[in-house]
Amino acid sequence: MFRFPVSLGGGNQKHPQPSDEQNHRAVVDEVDFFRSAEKRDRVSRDEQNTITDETHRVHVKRENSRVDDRDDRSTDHINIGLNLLTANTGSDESMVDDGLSVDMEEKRTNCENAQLREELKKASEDNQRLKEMLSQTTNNFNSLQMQLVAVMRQQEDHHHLATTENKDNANNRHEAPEMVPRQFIDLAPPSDEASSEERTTVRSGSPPSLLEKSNLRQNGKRLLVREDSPETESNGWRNPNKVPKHHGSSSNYSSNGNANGSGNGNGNVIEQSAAEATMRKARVSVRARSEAPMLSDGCQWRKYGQKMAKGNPCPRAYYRCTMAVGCPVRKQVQRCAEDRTILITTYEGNHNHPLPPAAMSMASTTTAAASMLLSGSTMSSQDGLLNPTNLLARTILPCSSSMATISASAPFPTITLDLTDSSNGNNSTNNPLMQFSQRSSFAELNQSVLPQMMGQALYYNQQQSKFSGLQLPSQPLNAGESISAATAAIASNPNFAAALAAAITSIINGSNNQQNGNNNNSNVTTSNVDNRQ
DNA sequence: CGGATTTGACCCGCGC
DNA sequence: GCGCGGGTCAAATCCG
Repeated sequence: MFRFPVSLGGGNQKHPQPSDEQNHRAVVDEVDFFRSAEKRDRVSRDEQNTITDETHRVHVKRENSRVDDRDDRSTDHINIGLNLLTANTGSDESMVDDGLSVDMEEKRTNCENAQLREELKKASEDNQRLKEMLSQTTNNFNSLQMQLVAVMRQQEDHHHLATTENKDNANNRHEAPEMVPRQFIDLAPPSDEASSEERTTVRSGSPPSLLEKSNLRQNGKRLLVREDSPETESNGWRNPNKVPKHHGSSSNYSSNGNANGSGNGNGNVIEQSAAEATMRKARVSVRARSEAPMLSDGCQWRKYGQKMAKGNPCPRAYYRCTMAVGCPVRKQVQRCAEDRTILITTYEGNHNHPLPPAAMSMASTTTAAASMLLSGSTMSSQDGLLNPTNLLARTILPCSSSMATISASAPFPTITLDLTDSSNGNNSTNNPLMQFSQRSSFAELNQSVLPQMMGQALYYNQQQSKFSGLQLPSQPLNAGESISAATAAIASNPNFAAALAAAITSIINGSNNQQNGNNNNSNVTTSNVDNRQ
């Protein structure tokens, strides 16, 4: 089904598939073929050894005669023929031959060829299977990683909540505003229902998408509606059909709960809305300066709509991931109303298929960010408040105040990565990002690597926020954790974060014909406010 | 000719 | 209930 070249190697992401894939395949085939050919030769030789000299004679004769009279099959037998000839060069008895022998030989050869083809075919299939397994495994690993973090965070939150409540027991903390944010975050908390997509993903080893689906169903309608359509279908692997998303899903779920506004009991209106908000799909928005119409993130996108958004003269374009048939990932691209050089790309959903290296970055980034967002890293933030406690933000933007804005009214929880040079500065020397990139040539890192790093950075920020105070490097960790710890340590380094942001920006600029690549400040803003401009 | 894009219509949620 | 806005669909169109 899904075929990704093993190595897209950083090639330009634009349209990696076709050519790369073909190339890749071609290579594989060739390799296999020759191996098979060798093998075939060996087999032939072995067989020949076990065969009587007569047979050899026949072979020789056959080849000779073929050389003289026939050439139509020569290509098929060229290797074998050579070997045989070589083997039989010493023989001078081949002169005697009859048509019968020739026929037999021909049959035998055909038989061999058939067998070899069979083997080749099998080998190819095995290769393909292994490749798929590998990609699948990698994918699962990544998603599981995310899930683990989400779950741990969730547990942590619960624990923290419990302790907090104990402390504040006397206090009527229930009314505290914090509750809203927390609810918003944990929301689905009834932990079992994994409010966030990520959690869903965790549940089953199955691909994220599938997981998400289940999630969606359990969750509220709206998610259901949007997510559902894609994912549910995908589950069945969505026939490209257009299952009337709105209709179908809405009908299915609307009944359940019409949730939103209308119906839920009065008492829990706030909780309900918070839950719903959480349930809605998290979005990751990336703001970057780019003249290009779209950031090249390594994925293949198909535009399925365009709309004029209110308050913004620039149209908003809607894209859908086309790397796999049922991939639920979508993105919106729009230019900032205030500054049209800023391109705002909003990602939604998780890929349900293997990704080429170039695409892994953004995918992991968005996944991690979304995970963080949904799992509550933003919990401390309150509506409309700036939240410097957001580790992600701090990591990405060590030198500037990070802003975390949450609005319960927003339809989707959104985390925004601001890679624009919003503030001070053309003075690159004063800009840590530039300093670092200049010193370490970090910006030269492969484009496919940067995104991954970014994803890692986000991921570990998440982890750190979860385990604040944890001295990762010193903790006894298992192999996987060690890596994580190391990564976390790196990610927590301001220079790393700066370099990361610079690298990302450089990528963006790269796709943008290297437009102004100067000073860039990255901001991370979390909000559930749709980034409508 | 097939795939991608465009674009008007439609659906849905939400606020009034 | 109505209108608005966001998001998606799908026929028409474009493009390689």
